[in-house]
Parts: sequence; structure tokens; C-alpha cells
Amino acid sequence: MSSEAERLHAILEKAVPDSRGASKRQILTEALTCFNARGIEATTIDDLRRCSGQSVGTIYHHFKNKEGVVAALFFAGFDDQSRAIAARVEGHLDSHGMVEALVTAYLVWITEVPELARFLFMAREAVTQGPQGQALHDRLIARYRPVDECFERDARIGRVLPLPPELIPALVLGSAESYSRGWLAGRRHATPASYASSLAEAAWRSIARHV
Amino acid sequence: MSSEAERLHAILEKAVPDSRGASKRQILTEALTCFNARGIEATTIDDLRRCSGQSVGTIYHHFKNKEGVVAALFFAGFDDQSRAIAARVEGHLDSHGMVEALVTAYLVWITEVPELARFLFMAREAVTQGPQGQALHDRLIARYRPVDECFERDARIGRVLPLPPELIPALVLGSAESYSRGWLAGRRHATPASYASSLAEAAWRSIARHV
Amino acid sequence: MSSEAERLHAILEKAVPDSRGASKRQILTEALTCFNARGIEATTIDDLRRCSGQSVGTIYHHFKNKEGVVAALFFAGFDDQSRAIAARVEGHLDSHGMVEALVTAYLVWITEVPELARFLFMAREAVTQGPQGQALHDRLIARYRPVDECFERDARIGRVLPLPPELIPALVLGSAESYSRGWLAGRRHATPASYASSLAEAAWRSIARHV
Amino acid sequence: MSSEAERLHAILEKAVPDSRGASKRQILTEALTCFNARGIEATTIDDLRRCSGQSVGTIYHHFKNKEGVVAALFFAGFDDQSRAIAARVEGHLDSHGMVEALVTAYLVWITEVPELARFLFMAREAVTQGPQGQALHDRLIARYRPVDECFERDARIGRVLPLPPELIPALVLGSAESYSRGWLAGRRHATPASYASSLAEAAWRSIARHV
DNA sequence: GATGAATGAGCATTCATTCAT
DNA sequence: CATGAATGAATGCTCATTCAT
Repeated sequence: MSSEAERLHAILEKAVPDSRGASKRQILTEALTCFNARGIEATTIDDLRRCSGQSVGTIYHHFKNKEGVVAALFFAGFDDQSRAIAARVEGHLDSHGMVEALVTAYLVWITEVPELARFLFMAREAVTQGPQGQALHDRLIARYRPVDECFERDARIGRVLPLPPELIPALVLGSAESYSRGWLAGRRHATPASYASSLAEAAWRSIARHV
Repeated sequence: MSSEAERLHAILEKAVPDSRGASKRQILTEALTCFNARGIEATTIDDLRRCSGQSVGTIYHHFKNKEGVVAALFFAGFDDQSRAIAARVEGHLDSHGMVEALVTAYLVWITEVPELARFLFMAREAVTQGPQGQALHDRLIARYRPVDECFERDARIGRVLPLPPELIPALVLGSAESYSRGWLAGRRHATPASYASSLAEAAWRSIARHV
Repeated sequence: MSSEAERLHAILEKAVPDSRGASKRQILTEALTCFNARGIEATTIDDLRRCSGQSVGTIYHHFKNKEGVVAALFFAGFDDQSRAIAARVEGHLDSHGMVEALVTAYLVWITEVPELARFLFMAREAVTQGPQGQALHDRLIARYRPVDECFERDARIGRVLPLPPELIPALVLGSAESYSRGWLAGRRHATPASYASSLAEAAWRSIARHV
Repeated sequence: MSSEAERLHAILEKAVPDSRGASKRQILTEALTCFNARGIEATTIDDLRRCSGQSVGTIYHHFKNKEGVVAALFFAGFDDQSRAIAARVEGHLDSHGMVEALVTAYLVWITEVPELARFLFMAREAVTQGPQGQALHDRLIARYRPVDECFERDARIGRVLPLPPELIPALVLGSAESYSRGWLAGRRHATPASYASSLAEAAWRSIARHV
């Protein structure tokens, strides 16, 4: 089994921990493949049924509807990404280290589970519009709280440039996100992780007072 | 009529110049609204018919099928964006000015026709996958050729850092794109254009040897 | 063709007059058979499609949804019944003649188009609850206005007993309705029309001051 | 607890006497509410489960299937209505008293347990068509045997008009039934019981030789 | 006896597309 | 050219019922 598949397996076990949740995890595993292969809207319940080997009723029993499958898979991935970021970011008190940690965590995670990463980009708008939109919003705030606080501190003491706060996320992660999208779409070849330090340093140069 | 609507009108007149193309432009104008309001897949031919006041037959006559409506609208927007970029970029021979021109052109255009910009982000994947995918690829290469050549020159003479070429687009436009997506989704409030120089300078810092 | 079928044909031509409405009428004709054979809820769109020889799309094109088929058929029958009642009731100024005319019209109509009558009993609650409920209510008021006015007049001059007005409809038509329901369900054998004068006279005795 | 609820409770205890039948009675109590709120066909087993707080398996254990729930509730109501009629009718040997007793028993019962009465009207056709159709038929014959015999006697001695026997039930109970249906549907406001003597006397006038 | 996860046939409805007028 | 009635495959979802635990 590929390392990506193992990683994915672990992520879904964390999201659906019950020992009786095997069929639920099976559905999510195969749903990821279907959604990436066909697109979310183009994937039918019957595709999910066929790929997962479960019955239509079981899918609805576990997830209520198609939107529920998308949301469950999205949050399984999103939450793992959040944990990966938190693990690397923790302990950094200065912005330079923070940028390094954040960008690296982001790029490494995408490189490890590219299928899941592709799905997160794909499903984000649907989840935002759906009934879990607020939940996503709240979790995003929570994810970046320590980072935001660090930048605020360093902005006050002049270690980073006095940039508009709503610009910071784009400056720190915009390039990493843009490169990752290109890689996931097949338009770039080197893995995002391989450019982690280049992208992290570039992000830091774009906001730091003195480099 | 709002300035955005006037701008859009001019864009569509350029894309569909025939004086008898009024019904065709009418369909595209209303299609933009529908696609943005409901999403591309969720918009039905009947939505387009009702909003545009044209008949189903007329839509099929002009655009062959629904994918044709999407592609026509996409390229109308894409080509106008390319012209806007070309106009500002023209004449700049050094990378600093190039970055400034490119980022500014990009952000100003999005600020001027946000509905069309939102649609371009939304439709890009569908067009890439569709029968016009190669055409889009070719036009992207052409759009960025002068920019790429400029960076290559300046990389050779050491004016910009020796970064991997496939990283450059992400470093130059990634933050601008990221901020614009946030603004179009309602998560950011100041217009992209209002941050043009901040984003351009940050992009330049991220790649320049000496700032 | 049976007299009932001819009568039904004429009713539907009145309800759907357009010369191009043949497929619409065909659907309604066969829908009546299906609804009576299986019940309204138990009849599927596929039943209607198969029986009428039209396509699913055509059914939805003409009637919007299943509830629309029920409502269209209901009002075709209801309106014909109203016309039949109006034709017989017209000109009668005294309650005795009115009761005779009303009860007879009711029973004769049911006897002439029993399938449609059965459907009206069956569909009434669904239509009442549905989006056309108010329309039905209004048409019922209009149907019985001349009758109600006549009873009011005769109650004032003491020709009919001083009964609570909301009791009158039950006293005048209750027995006829009850017998008709029994006949349509196969629990009674003689046609309602054959008891027209018996039921009309009994109704009159139940409300008249002097018999 | 309302008087109607108490009455209903007693009816169900009579129909399901076992002291261990609490869950069965609970299901029937809530089923009545569901059936009246949504209609019989539109009520799902899952509705019954949720409302009654019992499990799907328990419902199937007690009632075999959905039709079984309907039938059990129907006969609980039907049998109580039969007892109420028998209690009032007993001892009357002349038609006038019989009509008075029968009509009054019918209207009072409906007024006491309107929810159950509404359900009886609603479920009658389903039960008639179902496997208990013959049982219902038999019990109806039994219910009206004393009444029928009384009318036969009085017809022979000329106390009631020489009307066709199959017309009698409609003449005696038709108006009461019609008014009751209107009241249960919210189209009439005074309780059926409040018009018991008016409806009984009107029924008697409609069939009596001399009033 | 009680539970509720699993089943899958069946349903109402949608919608891109065609084509006769 | 323009129209819009007609098509029917395909879809998301429901729900009565079963059965292993």
C-alpha cells in the first residue's frame, strides 16, 4: 500500500473512530477517488455505491445525503491539515519561524496526501455555501489564531512591515497555495514539499522589515 | 447603469461584434448572472432561457450546447483580461516594473469586473477539461511570454534571485490571486485594486535580489 | 364507445380546448383510470406514462408535477359538475324546486360519469390541502350561492324550518352523497339517478315546514 | 390530560388489554397523531418510530407491518364506536327512538374522539381493500342488525314510508355523516353533538309516514 | 423479546438536447 | 432562422422490511 493510502487510512480512522465504522470509512475512501476523478457534482450516488461496494441505503444511513458525504470527507481532511499545522507551528513565538513552520506544514501535508488536498480545494466552496459553512468558518479562525497573534505582536515591535492585516494570509500562503494548485493540476512537476524552504523564505521576504 | 455593467457590455461587444449578435450578447450577459448565482452545473438551459428572454432553440443555435455558453463567456473574459495585462505590461523591460505592471493589471481588472472574474475562477477547470482546454493553454503561454522572457533576462544578470522558474508565477501572482479569491468570496473587504502597490511590492520583495 | 366515455371526452375537451391539446387530454383520460384502479398515491408517474403512451417529460411539461395532474383532472370534473348543477337549478325560485333540481343534478351527474365522480370523492382532500385549496373553496361558494340565497329567502318567509344555516347542505345533499358513495364502492346496486326523486323528496321533507 | 385523550386511552386499553401492552398502546396513540397529521400513506415507519419512541423492530413485532398498525387502530376505533351505538340503541323497539338513538350515538362519539373519527373516515377504504376487508364487512352487518330489523318491522306496519331498503342507511345517517365530515375538516364549527336532535329529527322526518 | 444497521427496488422529478413546424 | 413541445435517460433520495446481534 502506498504511503499516501496509509496516511489517508489513518486520517479516516481518526475521523470515524468506531470499530463498527468500517463501511462508513470504506464509503469515504472510495468517495475521494470518485470525486477527484469525476468532480463532485458529476459523481452520482450510484458511483459511490458501486465503488464502495455498499448499498445506497447505507450511504444515506451514514451521511444523510450526498452533501453529507462531501462534508464528512472535507472535514476529515481539513481537521487533519489543521492538526498538521498546529503540530509544526506550536512553540514558535517569532514570525519568521512561524512563517517557516506554517508554509512547510501546508506544503508537506499537500505533498503527503495530494488526493485529499485536491478534494479540499474542490469542495471548499460547496462546504462554505452548505449547512456547515459556519462550522468551517469557525475552524478556520481557530486554526490561524496562534499565527495571527504572533504576527500582531511582531507588527507592533516592527519586526514585520506595517501591512494591512487582511493582506497577511495572502502574502504568507498565497504563493504556496498557487504553486500547490498548479502541481495538483499537473501543471507543475516538483512536489510542493521540495520547495518548502524557497516558498517559506520568499513569503518571509515579502512581509519582513529587514531581511 | 453601473460602471461594471458598462465594462461588461463593452467586453461582450468585442467578443461578439456582429451587429446582429444582440441576442447572443444578451444570453451571455444573463448567463454570467445565472452561473454566478447558482454555479455552472446547477444552472440549467431553462434558467438561461428564462433570464435572457431567448428561446431554447436560439441558445443552441448560437452556442451549440451548454458547454459552448460557458466557453464563449470564459474566453470573452479571459481575452479581455489578457488585453488589459498586455496594455500595462507593454514597454516594461525590467522585472521590477514588470511585476508592478502585471500585479496591478491583474488586480485592477478583477476590481473592475468582479462578476466576470468570479466566473473565470469558477469556469477555469471546466474549460481546461473541455474541448477548448488546449486553446486555453496556448493563450496562457502567449499571455505570459513577454513576462517570462523579462524574468529570464533579469535572472541571468542577477537582478532577481536564482529561483526555480516554475516557482516564479506563484511568487509573482499567488498573493494577488489569493487575496482576490477572498475578496470575491466576501471574506475580504478592501478592493484588490486598493492593495495593488502593496501586493506588487511584496511580490517584488519575494523575488528580488536586493530590495 | 360507451356513453360514459363520450361524456368524459366532452368534459375533457371543454377543460383543455386547444386543438393541440390532444396529448394533454390523453394523459388526463388515462390518469382517471389509473387513479381509480390503484388510488392516487399508489399511481406512479410511470403508470401514467405507460397508460397514456406519452413520455414522462410530456406529463411534466403539461402538468408541472403529479399533483398538477390530479388538480387538472379534479377541476375538469368539478367544473362540469358545477355546470350540470347550474343548468338544472337555474330558474327555480322556491326551495322545493331547488332541492329537487339540486339533488337530481347531483345524482344524475354521478350516474353519468361514475369514474369521474369516484375520483372527485377520492381527490377532494388532496386538492383541499394542496396549492389549489383556496381555488376549490371559492368555486364551491360560487356553485352554491344561488341555492343558499333561495333557502335564506324561504327560511325568512317560513317555507322551510328555521334550521341552523350550516346544517342545510348536509340535510339537502348528505343522503344523496352517502348513497352515491355506497354505489360507487359497489355496496349499493341501483343507480343514484334511479333514486333521484326519492332522495330529493326525502331531503325536502327533512327541511320543509309543511309537507 | 384532555377528555379526548383520556377517552382515547381507555379505548386503546380495551383494544390492547395486556398489562405488558404499554409499548403497543404507545405506538397506536402516536400513530393516530401521525396518520392524521400527514395522511396514512405519507406516514412512514420511521415517523411512527420517532413519535412513539419505540424501535422499528418493536413496531414490526407488534403489528407485522404498516398495514397492521392501520388495521389495529382502525378496529380499536371502529369497535368502540360500535359499542357506543349498541349501548344507546339497546332497548329501543320503534324506529323513531331508534333513529334518535343511532344518530345521537354517532354524533356524540365523533364529538368525543374527533381525531379517531377522522382516522376512521381516512382509513376505511384502505381497510376495506386490505386483508381485513371481510372482517369489517361482517362487523358492519352485525352493528346495524338490530337497527335494520326495527326498520323492517316498522315498514311492514306502515310507520315508516315504503322506501327501498338500500336507501334507509343513507337517509338515516347520511346527513349526520356529511355534517361530521365537514366539521372534522374544519368547514363547520358547531360540534356534531350540538346538532344531535336537529339531525335526528330531520332524519326521522325524511323517512316517517306521519310527522 | 428488542434493536437498529443494512438493504435495494422503486419513486418523483430534472434537464440537455432534438426536431417538426 | 426561430421556436418550444417532446423526449427519456439519469439522478438523488425514500422507505417498508429484514435479520444479525
